[in-house]
Amino acid sequence: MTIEQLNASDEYRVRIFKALADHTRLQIIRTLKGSLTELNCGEVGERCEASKSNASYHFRTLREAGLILVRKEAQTKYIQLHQETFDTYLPGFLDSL
Amino acid sequence: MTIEQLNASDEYRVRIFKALADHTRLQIIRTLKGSLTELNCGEVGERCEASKSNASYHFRTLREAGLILVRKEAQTKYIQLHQETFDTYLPGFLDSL
DNA sequence: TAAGTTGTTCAATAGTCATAGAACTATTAT
DNA sequence: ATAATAGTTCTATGACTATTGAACAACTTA
Repeated sequence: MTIEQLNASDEYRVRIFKALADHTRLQIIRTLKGSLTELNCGEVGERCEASKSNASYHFRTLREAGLILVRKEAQTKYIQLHQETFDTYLPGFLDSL
Repeated sequence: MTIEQLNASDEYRVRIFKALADHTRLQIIRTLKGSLTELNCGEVGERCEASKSNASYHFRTLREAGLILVRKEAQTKYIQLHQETFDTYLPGFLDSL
């Protein structure tokens, strides 16, 4: 099933809400939202007090829900919020966070 | 912990998102949103194709997340969306559903 | 090339969630 | 009283989730 097909269905909504239904992932989102500079996985994980593998697990969950975007540069991966998904499925949510 | 204290914290957000992260519960919300007349538990459960005990389980989850309100009349319980919670934590969500 | 950095994947584990059916409570109607 | 109706709670079960540490892969630098 493509992302386009998922978008139209409850399954995608469920995936988004599952991704948001976790304290660590909310912290990750809050960290990304609040940072003035671009952050990599390690920096975000550290600020959220998650172990390396645990942080990676949460990044995958967020990425598969379309909530973050990842840019790779050498061995480092930089993360940012996928604003469009929030705008479409959760208008106003980021502001309330 | 009171609802007032929960409101201020991530824990309440997590509870809300967990409550929304299920297909049956999204259907319940959609059913309540779309109905012109007041519906009771049995009617909602039937329209969402959930067994009696399963529907009751989902109603509890939604109620504990503050997403529905229940009014008892004789042996029947009527359910409605708790609009205020949606307005506060999920502005625009019901419209997008 | 060897060592260091950054991040992912695997395997194991403990905890939570969704589901069904049976038993139960509360209320109404005969 | 008895039976019928509307929901809830209990028990068991299978599936999924979050977490950790170890092993791995990719890239950089000494």
